[in-house]
Amino acid sequence: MRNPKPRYQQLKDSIIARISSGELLPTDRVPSENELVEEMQVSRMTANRALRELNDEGYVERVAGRGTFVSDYRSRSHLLEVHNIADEIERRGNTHSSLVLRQSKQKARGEVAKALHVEQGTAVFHLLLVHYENESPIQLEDRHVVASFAPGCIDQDFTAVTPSAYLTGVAPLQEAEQAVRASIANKGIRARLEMNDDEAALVVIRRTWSRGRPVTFARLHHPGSRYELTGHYAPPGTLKSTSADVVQLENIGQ
Amino acid sequence: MRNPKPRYQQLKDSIIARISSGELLPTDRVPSENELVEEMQVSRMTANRALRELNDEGYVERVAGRGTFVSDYRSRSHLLEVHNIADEIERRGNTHSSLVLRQSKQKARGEVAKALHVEQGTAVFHLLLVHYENESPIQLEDRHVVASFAPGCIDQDFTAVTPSAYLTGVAPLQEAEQAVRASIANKGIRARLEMNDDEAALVVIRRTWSRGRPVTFARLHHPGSRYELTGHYAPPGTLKSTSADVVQLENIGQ
DNA sequence: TGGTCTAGCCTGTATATACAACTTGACTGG
DNA sequence: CCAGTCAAGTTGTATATACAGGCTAGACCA
Repeated sequence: MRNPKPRYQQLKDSIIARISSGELLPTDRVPSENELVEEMQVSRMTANRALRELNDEGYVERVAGRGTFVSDYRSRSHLLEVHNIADEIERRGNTHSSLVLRQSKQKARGEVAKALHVEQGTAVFHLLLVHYENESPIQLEDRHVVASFAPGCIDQDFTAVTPSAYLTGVAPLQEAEQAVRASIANKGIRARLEMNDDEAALVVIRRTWSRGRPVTFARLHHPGSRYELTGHYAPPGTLKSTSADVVQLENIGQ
Repeated sequence: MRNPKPRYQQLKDSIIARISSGELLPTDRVPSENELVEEMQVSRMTANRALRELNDEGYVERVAGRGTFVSDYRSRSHLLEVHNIADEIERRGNTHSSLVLRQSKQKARGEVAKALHVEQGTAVFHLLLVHYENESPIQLEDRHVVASFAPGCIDQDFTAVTPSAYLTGVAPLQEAEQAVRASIANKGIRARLEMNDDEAALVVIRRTWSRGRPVTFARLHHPGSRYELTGHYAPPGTLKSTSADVVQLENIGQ
């Protein structure tokens, strides 16, 4: 990094910084190419390249004739494929419902505090709910949320809006980390998911960040006989024949 | 598609076509910007945009002063994160070894023929091997390969080069599809993987394409207590603090 | 009031030009 | 023969300019 970064990259960085800091919020208007030309003393082609690449990378969305706008993270398909169990179920043409088992405020302890990078005793919300696909339990969601990110979490009706969708609204998703495991779930979980004793569980453990800090930590149990994660990976530009035997689904989200 | 595609996109398409058809092979030189200017009657900036985007998308690699070259798929990190159990194990600092249980030529039947989109009776290779991480079995690989894609498959020493790595060499990976499931493996698989009777298996079922046709179909069983899939998703440009509790691994490959 | 039209802004693309930095191979002088 | 130099080709960036096409608010007219 001895040489200074190219001009267009500096432009991109400065706009990304404004978005990350919260100065520019989703759906906010980003300075137009001509405004950047004046403000930043660059040619329009340079401003165009910066904004075009930010568009390609999913940070902003551009509309000819209207302008450039900070992406609403709900639809940032390039950056992070947003995943929501309710959307996924509806995409399959089935109906989603959920049952809230717990929705409480707690102090972070042990594993949870460590995962969320907060001090022991910090306020977190604990959510426990079962998601159903056509009356059949498909996911047990055990989630902790840093309270300061989602003050209204305790009053939210999570049968109407899933925690994932709610969180996406209050805390722009920037980064996600997940692990997928197979295990034998304990008796309580098996009962909630109506699993046989000899049925394995597919467990997704997911942590997401917003503004550089962990926001939520979730353990998602699924019945192994009724749930699978599927992904389809194709080079950009390759238009897929949407064949019936391909389910496109990126299991990423909060 | 009423309006003609923009010129730079036509350029990209024509180069992608040359790559997909095999006219241009990995490491081959792609016409330089100035050559494209003459051949295609465009300005250099247009040729530059086409090649630059192909570079961003992972189709080609550009080296200032040397030229533009078709990507070696082994390192196409943008397009498809190439995954190889041996590399993964070595990245963890452990040693990989494998045991070949079967390496035979067969006629495709039933599920296999269907998955590989070939007629019943078409020649396929069947591979069955166990991968070890430090003497501990970590993956049972049960794979079928369309014979016409990999004629030398039967003579290959798969303890030296994993099937995944070998296939990546002979059939440029273009597209991948995978499903992840949790299940209780049968007794034979449990024995090979030294799993307890009450241990779940993480099963990855993967199909990959080259030149528009399915090449290989694999079922990969892993012991649930010793293996997990982990992924980390961050917006491009966000430089990660490589913290110890984050394992970066995209489980994609052939 | 209500519909239409247009001016002005925006993005999208294309071109010509310029200079910098890197790589390679050939040439040249010792 | 070797080492240094240089020229040619390549990518990378930056600018000025031009035109096409989408969108919108406000002017204008019926």
